[in-house]
Amino acid sequence: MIALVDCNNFYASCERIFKPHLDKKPIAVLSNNDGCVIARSNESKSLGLKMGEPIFKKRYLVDKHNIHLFSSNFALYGDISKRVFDIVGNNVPSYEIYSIDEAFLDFSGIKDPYSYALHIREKVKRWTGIPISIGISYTKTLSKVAGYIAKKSRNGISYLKDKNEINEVLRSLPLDEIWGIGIRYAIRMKKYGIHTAADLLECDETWIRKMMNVVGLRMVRELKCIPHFNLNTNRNMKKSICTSRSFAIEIKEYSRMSEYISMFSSRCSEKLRLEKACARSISVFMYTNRFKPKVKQYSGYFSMNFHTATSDTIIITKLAIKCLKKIFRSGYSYKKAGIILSDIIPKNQVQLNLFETTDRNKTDKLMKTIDRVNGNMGRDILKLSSSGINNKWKIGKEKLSPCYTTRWEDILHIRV
DNA sequence: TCTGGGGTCCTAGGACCC
DNA sequence: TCTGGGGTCCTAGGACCC
Repeated sequence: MIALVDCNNFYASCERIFKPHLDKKPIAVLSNNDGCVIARSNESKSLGLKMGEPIFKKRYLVDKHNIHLFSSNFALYGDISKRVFDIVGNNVPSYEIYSIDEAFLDFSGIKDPYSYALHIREKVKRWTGIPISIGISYTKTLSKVAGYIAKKSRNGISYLKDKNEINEVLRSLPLDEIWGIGIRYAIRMKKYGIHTAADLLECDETWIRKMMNVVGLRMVRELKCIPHFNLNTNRNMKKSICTSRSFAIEIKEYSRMSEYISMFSSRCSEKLRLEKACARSISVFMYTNRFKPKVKQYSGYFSMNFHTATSDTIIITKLAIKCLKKIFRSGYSYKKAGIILSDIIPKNQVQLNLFETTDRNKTDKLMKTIDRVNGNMGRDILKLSSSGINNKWKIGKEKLSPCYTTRWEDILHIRV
């Protein structure tokens, strides 16, 4: 048996922990630049606020119902997530953290899965304030189905064990609620008269494979209780690491863009070092605002390889700037840019180059020092001058909540 | 006026090899 | 008049997830 733990309205719930007076009030969390809705409380959902919707289109709704808006505070959400899964993990033999708000638990050998899930749910709520729902069934895909049912249930738990019960659930499960069926597949399938999960199970497997390739086929078989996706309990090394941003104010000049690319490189290299890994290849991309079809559009993308896999900010930044020079065209207004590090390997498996001229031990120490100083004293206390001297990230976060759990100055004060 | 960020996997097709 | 068979590697693009 596999259990799926899913934090309800996660980002919204995180904000609510520290603002209990917003209980039962509609709230929503916005993406960077306070652009799109990326999380909603149940109250906001029932008011018709959609996921991913640009908030400026819904101003009237926000004003009319006094929806409380928050800028995204990932330091807070990341920390709360860790606390939730520490608790959850302590209650099962093994588990896989699937995303910031979801984990699959190994529930094999648990005598009464339903009561046990209830117990975990109450503990998490009491210790962190985060409401979770838990779906339990035979495969990962079915546990996602159970999770969907759990969210609608009274006590947040669903245990799908009986085959007849599963079939009944699948008969009323809309296609696009299935894990692995997105908007494209759903539209394509509906053309063939397939509207529910049960419809899908009646299709010929060769046909399924042709339509949705092998991943889709595995998913369908999982719905038939045949496991194909194992619990992945050891955290794999990332295969690519990306740092990208949309700009609140579009960028025209090369000099500004190169400062941003340099900043992205620093941030991305830090993430890479945190993974204890090195990258062999880097890509830089940038594009104009696709929502303004009347202005000249352009998008550029360019990749290069390092002589030797590296996590050195200086080397990475230099190559990023080289890539940038290949794709930058003046005369355009750029809305978004970013860098991707890929071909990632563990640091201790780097194949050294016979003609290496840099002293890796020395630069290693330098990077460690930079990371330690910035870790203790604040981001970008030490940085490359190529990322600009007076630059603040031009990212709108007007409604940012404090980092209650990760920054000393932001800890709540209580007067007794 | 205003539209996010960060990932994964698979496949077809081109280029190449003998 | 007639033009094989078997393989690898890489990349772009398409799908998905949260």
